[in-house]
Amino acid sequence: MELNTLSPLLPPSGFAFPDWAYKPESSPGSRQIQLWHFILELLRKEEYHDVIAWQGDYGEFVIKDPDEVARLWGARKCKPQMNYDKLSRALRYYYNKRILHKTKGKRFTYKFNFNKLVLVNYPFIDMGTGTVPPPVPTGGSHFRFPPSTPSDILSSSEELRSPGMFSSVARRMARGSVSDCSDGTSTNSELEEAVGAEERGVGPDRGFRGLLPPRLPHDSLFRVYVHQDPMSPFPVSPLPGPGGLLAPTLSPALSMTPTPHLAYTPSPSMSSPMLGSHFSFNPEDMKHYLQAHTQSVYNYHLSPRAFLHYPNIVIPQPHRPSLEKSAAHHLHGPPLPLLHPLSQQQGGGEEGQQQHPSPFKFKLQPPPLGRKQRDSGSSLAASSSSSSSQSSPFIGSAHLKQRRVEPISDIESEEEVEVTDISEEEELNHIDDDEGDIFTRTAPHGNRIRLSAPPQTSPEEDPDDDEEVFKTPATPIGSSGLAFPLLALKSEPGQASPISPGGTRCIPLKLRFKRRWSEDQKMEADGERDEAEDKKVRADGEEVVEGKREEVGRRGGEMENGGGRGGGVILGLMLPPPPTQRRASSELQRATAQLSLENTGC
DNA sequence: TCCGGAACTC
DNA sequence: GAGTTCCGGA
Repeated sequence: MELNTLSPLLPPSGFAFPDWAYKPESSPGSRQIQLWHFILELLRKEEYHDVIAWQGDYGEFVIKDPDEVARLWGARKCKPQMNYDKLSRALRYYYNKRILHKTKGKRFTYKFNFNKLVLVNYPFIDMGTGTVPPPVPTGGSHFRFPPSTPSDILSSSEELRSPGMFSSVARRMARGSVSDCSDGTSTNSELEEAVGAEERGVGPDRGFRGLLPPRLPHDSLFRVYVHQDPMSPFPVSPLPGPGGLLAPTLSPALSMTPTPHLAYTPSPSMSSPMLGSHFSFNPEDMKHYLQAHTQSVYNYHLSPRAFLHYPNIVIPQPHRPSLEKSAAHHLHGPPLPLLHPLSQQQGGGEEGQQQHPSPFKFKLQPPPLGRKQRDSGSSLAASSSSSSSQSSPFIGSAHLKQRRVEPISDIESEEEVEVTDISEEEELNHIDDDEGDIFTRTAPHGNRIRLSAPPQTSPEEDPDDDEEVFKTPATPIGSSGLAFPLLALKSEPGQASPISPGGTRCIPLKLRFKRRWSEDQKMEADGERDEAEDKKVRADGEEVVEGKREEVGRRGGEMENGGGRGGGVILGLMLPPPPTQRRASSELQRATAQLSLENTGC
């Protein structure tokens, strides 16, 4: 993996893209080159720099000769009637996908949103992870922060050359067929030839162009490499970080969490604090930066995998006593690897044994290490491994019933391990819990019902994104009319095999409840706010946020008063609320379930 | 110049 | 699904 090799073909203001970004055939889901691929192709070719070129901000490019670009595009697609009007329509089509957006006030100037661009085309990188969808409008809802491994924190050029820049899986998935439209005038062959030549010449290890965004020095002393998830096809984030430098946009939290240290906008664009005028690469700034990021990780429930590793810099931890231990563990140098949950599971929960890399190419992640595991071992491993192996979409078992294991984060994992099982007939013989968040009960029909709390989804998450992530049981549980596990739990606590009490540390219920609510509300509010920004109706958005807050607060109040809106009927028994309401209700239910469990456990 | 809806093709 | 084509509107 060579992350910072500069290519002569790259624009001075170059950007780091993985190979696939330039490869016209690497557009899964499409048999033809996609426009954004083509744009990138043009952008990386010097001969087209008078036609289209990078400009200004990170990811921003200007079409200097719209007609020529349109002509090239038309030639590429065998559409001689192509013109800029049509081309721009296609570009506008990317707005909705958030692959691209217009730079306002600048003619023919657009800006890539690589974050979404990656995710749109590689949604599989999110599969099986279910990491808390970051409340970011730029596709962060898909992308997750890969955990680091020792080799992921790279600080030397040697280390940058670890093999497998893009796994064969990724490549296979990334490649489609190339449209054959060569009429001799097409730019197709030319561009692809160049691409192919580079591909052949450098090999699979070179996934990123060693490009640096504007205002980033090539020889930056400090490189913060994105943690790699062994599950991810990307050894490093495919996001166009500067030659593997951490692309701050990768952190949705960061991009949304203003800090006094960093000047950046919460825009869904590629706006980057790294590129901000206030940022430099001196250790002090990096410390601030990372601290801000760390805070953001906390603020947004992001996995500690999102923590940035920065050698030899100790990040002051946000004051959050319950997390300090693990945070320090992750952040203090020399950076200790954050381990993949799989490894954690296989290691039996012993941190000292977590170095084993996962042998699996694709496998749903079992829940991250929870307190219980840390304390008492690997009981969860058995259940999670069995469930995850069965539920892996890549395994394709007939057993698979839309169940996804959703490790949220280590923060969340202390309280939540998301396992949603909507299978009625599936037997779950061994389901242990992590602080009672996964538990089973025996329903009246004898099936074992796995109960779980819904994931923390962000309102910002694309509706189609979370659609499949969490589903309540398809049918009511048993004859008691229990429409929601919580009710079953509440009404039949004796039948449940709820919490394995051993090792469960009790946090004051009220405290947990409060904390959960405040965090949830913050997430929701932030998500709404960004959505509002995205829609460019800031003012209205704020109103919505406020409205939401009020609503949530109101519901929270009702909850705390021990009832729902159904005249004291426990939530879930009532008619299904509208989607947004349902989500909030789910939160309430989860919280309530948790409280119940904790009451039982404590 | 830009936007986005709608119908349409591949 | 990913544009393409057309078009009315800002």
